[in-house]
Amino acid sequence: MDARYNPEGVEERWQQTWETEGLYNAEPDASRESYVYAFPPPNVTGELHMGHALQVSLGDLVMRLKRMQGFNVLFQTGYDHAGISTQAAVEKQLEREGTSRKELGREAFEARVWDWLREYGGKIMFQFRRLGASMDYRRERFTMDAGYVRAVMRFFVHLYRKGWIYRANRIINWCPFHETSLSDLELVHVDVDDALTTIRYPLADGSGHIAIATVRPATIPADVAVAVHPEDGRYRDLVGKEAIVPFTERRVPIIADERVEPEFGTGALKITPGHDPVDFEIGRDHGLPEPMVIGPDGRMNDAIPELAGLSQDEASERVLAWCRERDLIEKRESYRHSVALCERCESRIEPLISLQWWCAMDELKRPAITALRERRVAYHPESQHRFAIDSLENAPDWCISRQLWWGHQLPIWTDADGETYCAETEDEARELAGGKELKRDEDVLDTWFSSALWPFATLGWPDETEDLKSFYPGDLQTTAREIIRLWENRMILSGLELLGDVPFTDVIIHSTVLAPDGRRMSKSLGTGIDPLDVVAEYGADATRYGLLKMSSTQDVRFSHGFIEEGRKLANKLWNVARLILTNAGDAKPALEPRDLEERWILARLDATRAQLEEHWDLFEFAAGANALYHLTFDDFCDWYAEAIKPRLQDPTDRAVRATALAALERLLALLHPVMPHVTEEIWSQLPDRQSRLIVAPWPEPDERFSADVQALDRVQEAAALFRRSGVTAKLDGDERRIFEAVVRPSRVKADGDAGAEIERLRKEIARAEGMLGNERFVERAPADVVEAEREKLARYRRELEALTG
RNA sequence: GGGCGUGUAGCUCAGCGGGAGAGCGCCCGCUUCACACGCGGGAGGUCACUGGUUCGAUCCCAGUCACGCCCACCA
Repeated sequence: MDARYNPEGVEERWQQTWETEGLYNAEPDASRESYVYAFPPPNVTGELHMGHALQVSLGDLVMRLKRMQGFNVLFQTGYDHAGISTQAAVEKQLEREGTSRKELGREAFEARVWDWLREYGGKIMFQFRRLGASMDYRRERFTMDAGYVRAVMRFFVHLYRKGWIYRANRIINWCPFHETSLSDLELVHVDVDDALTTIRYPLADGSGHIAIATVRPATIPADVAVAVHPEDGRYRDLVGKEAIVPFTERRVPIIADERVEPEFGTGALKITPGHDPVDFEIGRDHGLPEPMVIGPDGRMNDAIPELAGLSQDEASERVLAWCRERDLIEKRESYRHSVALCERCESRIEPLISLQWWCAMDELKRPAITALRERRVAYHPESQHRFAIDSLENAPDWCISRQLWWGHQLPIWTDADGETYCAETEDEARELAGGKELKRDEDVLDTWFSSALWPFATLGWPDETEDLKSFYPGDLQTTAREIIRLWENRMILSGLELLGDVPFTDVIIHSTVLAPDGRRMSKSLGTGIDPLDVVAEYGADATRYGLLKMSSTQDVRFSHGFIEEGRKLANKLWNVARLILTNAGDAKPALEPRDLEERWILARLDATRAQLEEHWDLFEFAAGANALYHLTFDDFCDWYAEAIKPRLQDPTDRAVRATALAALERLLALLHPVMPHVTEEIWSQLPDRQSRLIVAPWPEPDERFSADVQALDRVQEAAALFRRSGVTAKLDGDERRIFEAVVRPSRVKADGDAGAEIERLRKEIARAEGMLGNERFVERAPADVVEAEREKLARYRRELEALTG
């Protein structure tokens, strides 16, 4: 028999078995408490990355634990239509085919996206299964399936009727490539080197000029004012006068506004409400006009005939040339600043004024803030909880319309007179309109608008389904830090608004897995590592274990070392199980502990169970994985299995074999949430199986053995002493027998150095005596600390005596 | 500019008020009948720096230096 555990085939077999036997299935059940986790639906365009695999590892751990603990578990799965990302991916494909979405037209384009989804949609579910995610795959949902669309429409109409949805002409982030608006949260910022040009604007009364600095001379023709800080002594006399904008030679007012930073540039700011967010605000407050010179394609529009159709760079050159001829350029210097890019295509964002739909947040977010303050939802760790509250408190109104073709089209219709109607369906809208001919708004909703409904739209809302009654509110959510504002907070507020309760009670913010070199894992940088490659090499169990060990700090570099550790653990477990099973003979698992090492391992198993519950209740996954590693290697294999081995091979000693089987059962149960496949595989070979391990009960606390946790301390001390010094301590009975079985002098070359050990002990004794001789330590340190120090001193003295005879 | 976080063994990371830890790597000894993906032993750390609190600080507090992430309207 191969001495190595090979997860290949074993894992896939169990994944299939669990699913076909319906063990992942969740059904409403009033008699049991439910535990619900709606896994964040990945973008349908993508494949799972390491972050998803980490999320599956810790989420599935919790689900398997809760399932064993008797909860009615629902692990919801599905994927997201991911508006802009999907549209971008399909557009790229069209580009390769030499066509474009505009050439195809909207209907044909949407059909292409659906084709695309059919081709790639199953991949994500395959990856979930391969990681061992115990999701109810029958319940797979898509954020644009028919039922989901109804939920999204209902939510929109609900908000509309509350008066929280409105249309406004405001400055927004515009992606000139996708030709759509974007929320602030869909941008990335990068530092770029630009030229900062200082240009003199002549004063209208001929008394001089005022200099302003700009990185975008192309926007000068859209200037409507020059602003200075009200306290700025240099310009106080100019406020109220007029300046002449270069190139267009229009007269504009010089105004005072506190938002101008006197320290920057010349302290004077040109106001371009059409193309800058700050200027827009200032312009609105001062009642200024809002001309625009840049169009939706990012090129100059025809507002200024001489510049029409030019790129911004070309337009800048024209404007600068005009200024140069008139000696209006004071200086030009290089300047590094941060600019906003579209996170999908990295085009430079154009701030433009545009008519968009907005969702007012003030009323909507209030109950969510209260729920977070009252900890009806808790983010872990605590620092992220505070961040979540801050983010909600500062959440501005939400621009929810996008000028895309892929997504949930807004349920807004307009009649010939421009009157708008909001209803869930076109029929209802027509009824509202008294049968008039209607045209539907072409915009679609921000993809996060539908994501916000995930915890209950997946349960059948807006219908009052049995699922909803049984499984709402849910329990768990997990996410990366940057998603808190986009998604978790919005799920909380939508749940409170529509169902009157929070959708979950705990949100785990997990670490980001970085590439081994510390950079972000990214396909374009070539630093990505595909979780399925890791699974293929090490197995899903080892991968899950390794990722759990990487889940505990903010950012972790991906390290194969942790996965290796997982593979070693699976292998060790497999082999010790082989030892017990091949010697089991006719024994059946039964708790019949007689001897020291048997009571001891049962106590250790129970102590570890308690430790695991403690760690996992606090979502400390790495610590739990660590405890399992040492339980298996140190306690179970190195001590317990070695101690019973001589008797295990004795066919007449049925009790020791029965207890070994029972101890192995418990070990498997504790390991199952982390390593489901190898544990189920071994479990299936135990005699007298009643059920699958996945639905076996989690071990109950067992008082009988708790006193025996330290039972082997003396033997372990004796072993350490022997290995270091070659001296055998005096032991009797069970202790002597275990010592000989485990330490087996024949296996250990007793080349220890008694002299070095004596020296070490003398040093320790001197240290302990020093501490206990310090009156202030004895008086002020906690009693148990002092007592522990006394015990140590006594032990060192005993050991020294044993060595020196 | 604001917020969060990190600096511990060659590497990746635990620990976080009372004797410096794990895995990998390295050195030495073992084919031993569950496992060489193993067993036993070992080398290797002024726990970033400076102050403070404490009987006692890697751990708590303040500051410094480095690094990372998120957010932000200095044109």
